[in-house]
Amino acid sequence: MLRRINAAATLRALRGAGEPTLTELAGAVGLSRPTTEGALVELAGRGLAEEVAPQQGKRLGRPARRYRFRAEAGYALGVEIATDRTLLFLTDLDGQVVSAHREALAPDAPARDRLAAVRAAVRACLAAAGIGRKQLWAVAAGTPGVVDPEGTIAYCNVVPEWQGFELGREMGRSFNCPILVENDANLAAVAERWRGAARDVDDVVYVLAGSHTGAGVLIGGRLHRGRWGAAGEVGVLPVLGLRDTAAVRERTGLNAMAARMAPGVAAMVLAFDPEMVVVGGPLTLTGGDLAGALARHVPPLCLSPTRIAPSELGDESVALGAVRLALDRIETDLMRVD
Amino acid sequence: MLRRINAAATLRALRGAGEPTLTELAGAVGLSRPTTEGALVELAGRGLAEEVAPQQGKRLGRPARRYRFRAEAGYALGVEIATDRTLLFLTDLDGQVVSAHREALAPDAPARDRLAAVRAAVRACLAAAGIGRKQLWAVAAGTPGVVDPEGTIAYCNVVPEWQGFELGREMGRSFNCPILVENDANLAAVAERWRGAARDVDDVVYVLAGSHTGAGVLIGGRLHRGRWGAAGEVGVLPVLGLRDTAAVRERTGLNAMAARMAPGVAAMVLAFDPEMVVVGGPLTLTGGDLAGALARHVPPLCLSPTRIAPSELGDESVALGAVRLALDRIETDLMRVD
DNA sequence: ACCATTTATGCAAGATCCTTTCGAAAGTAT
DNA sequence: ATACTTTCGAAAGGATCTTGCATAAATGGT
Repeated sequence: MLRRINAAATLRALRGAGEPTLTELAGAVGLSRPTTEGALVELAGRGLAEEVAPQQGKRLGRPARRYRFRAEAGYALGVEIATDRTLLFLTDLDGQVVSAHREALAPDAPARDRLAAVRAAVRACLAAAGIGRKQLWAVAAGTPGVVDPEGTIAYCNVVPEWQGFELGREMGRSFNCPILVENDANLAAVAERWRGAARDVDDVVYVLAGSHTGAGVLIGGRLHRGRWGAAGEVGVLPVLGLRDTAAVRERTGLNAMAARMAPGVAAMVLAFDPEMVVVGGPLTLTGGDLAGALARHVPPLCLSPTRIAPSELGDESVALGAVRLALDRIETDLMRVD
Repeated sequence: MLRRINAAATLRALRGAGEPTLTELAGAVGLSRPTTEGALVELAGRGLAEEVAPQQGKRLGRPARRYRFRAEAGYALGVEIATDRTLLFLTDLDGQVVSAHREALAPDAPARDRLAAVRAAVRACLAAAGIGRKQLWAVAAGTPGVVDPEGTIAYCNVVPEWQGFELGREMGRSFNCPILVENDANLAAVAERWRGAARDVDDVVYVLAGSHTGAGVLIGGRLHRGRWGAAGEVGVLPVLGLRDTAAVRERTGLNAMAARMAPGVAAMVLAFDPEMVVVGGPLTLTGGDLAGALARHVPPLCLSPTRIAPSELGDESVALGAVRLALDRIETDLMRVD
């Protein structure tokens, strides 16, 4: 049982370093060399670590054995199921994308047909990379609407067919690994923190500007879902100006829309007091600087100097966030010691 | 180092049980009896555990030695510094109140004078219980206004004298233990979860109805302060009806005030999606069922079936929350194993 | 080409800590 | 008073981590 702790600590250090020497690794973990070696043997047995050829360095002394994390030991799949299309990313354990797939989806098709299209896309994505289902260690899916803890779409106004659909359960039948289902704005927030505009920021609100405007929230670096998975839906209050945002834009233009949205965004900023707000979603993809406009209209309504910045991941943020969610699940499973 | 883990695990089990037998304790921790005994010796050396007389039970066999957690090994002090009065609770490590103290405060006095009055109250509270400063393991203070992470009052509109005061640093000079400073609504939320209306609820919004209305937020059982300590201040937005609540009540009555407040409370419910909302603060102490009125006006504006209930701790919630915060700090310090 | 130097390896001895085991002790029931 | 039950205390045994040291494999100078 102490071995487990050591193995987990060694794994963590191994992932942090590139291709460390055994001695380097032992120093980083804080254990003795023989103990670290024992942990590495165990990790190698689980396929997570591997010895690599010594570097051809000009350094003095006997060449050190080097080890590396086997990122190809398993794969994570992230799926965005948007209104009118699906986007998939397949990555290794280091988050390196090995395959991507994009496919159109009929918004008004029955839920079963939409699911069938997603399943076909998954097959294509796996086949393109030559990865089998058994190599998948976790799958996450993002979708509009309120997702309850069991992965059922509790509420969804943009895709009426979708409401009440047991997405988590249905997708679970295709895979033999953990399946996670999450709201799209939540995943976008996760993605922007991972490799987008909110890198290294722990408290983030992601504003997803679409036909209606929702939000995803990260607190202390962790997703905040709320008791019923409905966190961030201040847009439900008509006075806050987050409803029918797309329609408003067509009539009045971007700046007026931003002014109308400002109270809604400010309400979230005041409620959460995040370090930054990331603005993304369909309405930001068709040109115009919505983040800049909000950066003018929102701060006067707030107390704290919250930064407001545009998304850096565009229409890939939800699928990337799904990948990150799956990877997080894999990592907690790997690091667990009971 | 494994000993530390064992000692921490044993301490946790000892606190959970009442006066357990050595065998019971070993079973609960999952360690062998000799190991558990060794951990207990270490805990006894630190003053945290103690052997007690065997029970006079009619049970068969040799009487078992019993141990108990020494709650009197240290004490926690919680201080509410409200606008016009200060309230202190001194408790042992189990949270049992051993001394309480209440004293009036001049709202318009200079900050230094207010601090001096608090210091005098602390002296009186400690003297009444016969506890020395060295026995204090943590102190927490609650105050209106936005408190920054260093314990400075960043913003406070109800006590203008207070703004900019380095409360944490000033109080630190009186004590030789960790000092925590926190917003009053945040502490009230903590208290209601500890021994009030939100027992065992992990996601709570506490609405503090006063001259203005603020809120404290618990997410996953932990306090959510926000990046600048200003979380929960949606009342800043005029459209949400949380400003000048006390004045509105005088003019229009409780029910109309509740109707006016409803959008503000709903905004927080929609933002956080908490399991329940606890309603407290000065406006709830003078009669009238504000929580009931809000329970009629807020849910129609929301998505989730969030419960709305009145505070059970009345005007003691802030000071009790301060005690709980101090105890939490003590516990994390005790359980830390590096 | 050979030897000193440097650095890492691999094995063995030593130390620590946890668990198992077993006889003795201290009560209750008959 | 004797039998039974349960716990205690100490000693033996096992697992794992650390330390220490001789050996191996490279570089660099003579």
